[in-house]
Amino acid sequence: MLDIRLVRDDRTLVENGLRRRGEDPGVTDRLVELDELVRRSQARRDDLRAEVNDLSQQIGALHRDGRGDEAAELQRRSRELGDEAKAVDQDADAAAAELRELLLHLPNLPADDCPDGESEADNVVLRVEGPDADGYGPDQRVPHWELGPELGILDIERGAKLSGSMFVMYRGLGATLARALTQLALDRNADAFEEIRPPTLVRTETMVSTGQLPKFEDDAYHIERDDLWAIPTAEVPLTSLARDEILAEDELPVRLMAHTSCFRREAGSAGRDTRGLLRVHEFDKVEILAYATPEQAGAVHDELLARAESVIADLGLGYRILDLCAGDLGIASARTWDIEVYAPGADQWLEVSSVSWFSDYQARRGNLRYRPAEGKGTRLLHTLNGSALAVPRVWAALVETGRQPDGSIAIPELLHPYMRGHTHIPPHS
RNA sequence: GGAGGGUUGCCAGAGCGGACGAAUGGGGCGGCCUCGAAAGCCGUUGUGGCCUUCGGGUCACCGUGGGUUCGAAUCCCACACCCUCCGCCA
Repeated sequence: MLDIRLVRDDRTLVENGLRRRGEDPGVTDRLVELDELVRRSQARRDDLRAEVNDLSQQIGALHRDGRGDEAAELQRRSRELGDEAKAVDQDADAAAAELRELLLHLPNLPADDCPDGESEADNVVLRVEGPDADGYGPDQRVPHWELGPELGILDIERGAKLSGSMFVMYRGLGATLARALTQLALDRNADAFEEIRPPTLVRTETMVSTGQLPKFEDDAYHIERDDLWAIPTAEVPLTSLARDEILAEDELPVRLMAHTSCFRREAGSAGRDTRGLLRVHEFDKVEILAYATPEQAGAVHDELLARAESVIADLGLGYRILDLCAGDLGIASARTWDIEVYAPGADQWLEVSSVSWFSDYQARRGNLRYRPAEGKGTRLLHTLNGSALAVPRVWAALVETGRQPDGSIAIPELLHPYMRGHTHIPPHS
């Protein structure tokens, strides 16, 4: 959420930011108007309440002096003022609610160094690592949705039978590989990140803090009977850990990681790049996340990217790093770097990690603060996060990339300890 | 799912209609004392909004949301969460 005071004090800055994102900067008119209305009504209400408080104290004093019968006139005036205050308060509440609703739908402002651009096509490729798209042999050109079922490691049909399309089932060494990937990601970040195993079903407020609600309600699974939401990413519970809390500066940055299932309805995306594991409703992911001071945020952002990137590199996959343009940023993000792996069989670049800096946008929504070591008061935290490893797409790229001339799949060495000694997935017999 | 008890400041805990933003104790911070420390003594110690001539003023917050009242931490209603017991259960 943007700071309404920023809109008030530096409207041009806000409008320029919104324009860069392709949002209508015209909303600031209404924001400023509502802000003034809210403050005017609240000031009036507070004045009235001050008078009521004063009169009530006078009445109290009269009662103590045993002159309670002289209080009638004061009570009448106080009641009048109280009624008026109540009416004014309703106006203030209505305006404040509308203001908040508008602010909740408004995205974060892009960072100054976030590249300009309108859409995905304008994202900047920072670098490409490993073989490029032409550097793969014919054995590696079989898409995972073909070789997975063939090798008995991916059961798309059974997944659909159980839960519908875009739900998949891994089996045998395919399931082991999925588990190995999450273990690997957790273990290699355990040097600095506290491992969390959070709930995957959360309250509405929890989804609001990170930005999934209210704007993207259709993208999430909602359990109506209990009014709980299935998390689309561990970012949701991990960010909300510190909701309404005040951390000490000397404990920052706080680094957390979690392996969870992630649930996404993917409304509207049916039929489009949804084959196999390209896009699924439920998947496993290890998320790394940090709370930082504004001063620390830049270095932490670099660190998260380095960590997310190094797993992919060490797995021997070809990948590239994108700097998302302002128009392609997620609602809460000020700057995002994407890691995309190349899947030679599917012949596609697949987004496997989005490493984002949210400035104080999420912190303001969820009231995440810290107490500076120097000076007084509190400041909003900065939040950052990225996928350390998202299973399905990495799994797909690995299987396609690792395919050998005999049809077996070579498992990268660093996964061997997690694969009960298997170095290959045997070929179809 | 059923019955009962609870939720107050950093912590413990009092307050149950008016002088309560909140006793008291502990903790923290500053000071006195000391070579230094302990003990003791003194002072101080929440968050947020709005206004400000930057001195301050004012409002709100005692789980959350409503209500009663001139006035609510205190009374009423609903909900959430926690604890205990019963039931059920990995």
